[in-house]
Parts: sequence; C-alpha cells; structure tokens
Amino acid sequence: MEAKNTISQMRRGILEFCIVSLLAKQEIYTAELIDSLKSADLIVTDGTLYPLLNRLQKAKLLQYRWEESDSGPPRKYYSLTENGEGYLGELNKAWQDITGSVENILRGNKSE
Amino acid sequence: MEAKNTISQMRRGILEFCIVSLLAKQEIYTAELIDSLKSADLIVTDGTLYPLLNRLQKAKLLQYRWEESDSGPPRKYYSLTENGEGYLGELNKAWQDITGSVENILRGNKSE
DNA sequence: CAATGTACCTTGTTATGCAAGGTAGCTTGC
DNA sequence: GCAAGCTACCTTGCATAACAAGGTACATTG
Repeated sequence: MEAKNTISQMRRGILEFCIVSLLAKQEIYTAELIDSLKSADLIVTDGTLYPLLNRLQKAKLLQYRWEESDSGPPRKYYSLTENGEGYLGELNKAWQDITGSVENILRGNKSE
Repeated sequence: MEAKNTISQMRRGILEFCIVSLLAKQEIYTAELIDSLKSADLIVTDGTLYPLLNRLQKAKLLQYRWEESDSGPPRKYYSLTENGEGYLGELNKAWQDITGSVENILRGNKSE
C-alpha cells in the first residue's frame, strides 16, 4: 500500500549491483538475467534492463558478443570488462557499508 | 568515480527506512536526524530531508509538535503515528527480503 | 536595531525504474 | 514461399526522489 513506492526505491541501485554480480560469474543474455533475478525474488522488466545494460556497456564496464540461437533471433551475451571487475569491487564495498550503516541505525549505535 | 551515482542510488529508499527506524525510538528534529544519520555514515542534506519528512507526514505516517529552543527558533519534533509503526514493520520486512535476495545472488543460489 | 545563527521550506536539475509500444530476425505451418 | 507467431532487442514518456542552491523567518547578542 503506502510502502510500495519506497520498496521499489530500495531496490534501485541494488539492482545494478546484482546484475554486475551475476555477470561476474558467467556470460548471460537479457532473458536469462531476468530469470536469475526473478529466482532471487528481484522482479525486473526488460524495459528496465536494456537501458541499464546499454549504459554500463557505454561506460566500458560490460562487453558483449552475439551468439546465434536454436530457437529465434541472435542474442547478446554480456560479460564484465576488466574495468567492470574493479567496479564490482566498489559496489561490493558500498553494499557492505550500507548494510553496516543500516545495522548501526537499527541497533541504535548512536554517538550521543 | 563511475560508481558514485549508483552508490547514491543504493541509498534511495533505504534512507527512508533509516529515518522511520530512528523516529520509532524517539522524538527528534531535523538537525538531530542529520547528525544521527551522519554518525551511521549515511550523509544527507536538509534539502533531502524536509521534503521527505513532509511527504511522510502528509501520508499520516509521521506527526510532529513544535517545541521552543533555548538557542534559536522553535523546532519541529517528529515521531511515528500508529500508521507509521505499521509502515515500519513493512519496511523492515522489505529490507530483510532485499538483503536476502542480494545474498542469494552473491552466493549463486540460482535455480538452474 | 543590525548582525549572526538556527531552523524550516521551495525550486530546478538530474537520474532512473517502469509501462507501453515498436522493430527485426527466426521458425513453423500451410 | 509466405503468413503468423515467437523471441530478442530497443525507445519513448512518465513519475519519483535525492540533491544543490537559494530563500524566509525567528531568536539571540552586541
């Protein structure tokens, strides 16, 4: 109800982190990416993913190659570039910082 | 560098969760809120907070009362409404869901 | 009564998730 | 060999929100 918008907000940015993490493990194309995210209970549509992947690719964090399919048009298989690996490191650290901050707040570790 | 935008994206929504959590513990006004968030390493400016607090208050999740100060103009002390308590429960659950999803992805618990 | 400081608020910019709609390649059935 | 349907990729328009910058008002202090 009230929380819906905020909860999708919570997922922003985290989504990119998850995608980069998944791509660090294996080459993957968009539909598979959506399935992987869905099995981790992060719902996304392709209208969200394509712009995001293009953005990361233009930033040289991702690369892709075309691969033909047995059952339809060719697919773009994405993977991390070397820059992307470093970027993943930054995101990992940021994620740990954020979960740490949230835990501090929930536990009430205030400096007063 | 590259990660800056995404890292602020990560904090979106989480910020609101942290604020509601802090307000669940005690009445507090904006400057104190900023200090509390800062000691948990979540940097925010008042240009972010005022609109957010007003939005939550209009949604009847927060209430406030004026209190005079010894050293300046009066302050708005915010606290959770009853609805706000329920909302905090929703946000707590959402946060747990999200951290769970991220852990699944990082660990590679995919259903394939 | 001017200067300073504190507190609250608004406006404009930018980023991005998402829904909806569009293009094109490939297969299947006739 | 072509129409229909599926799969994959991409774009446009909208709504939301963090943030910087700038503004108003009240209180204290010299």
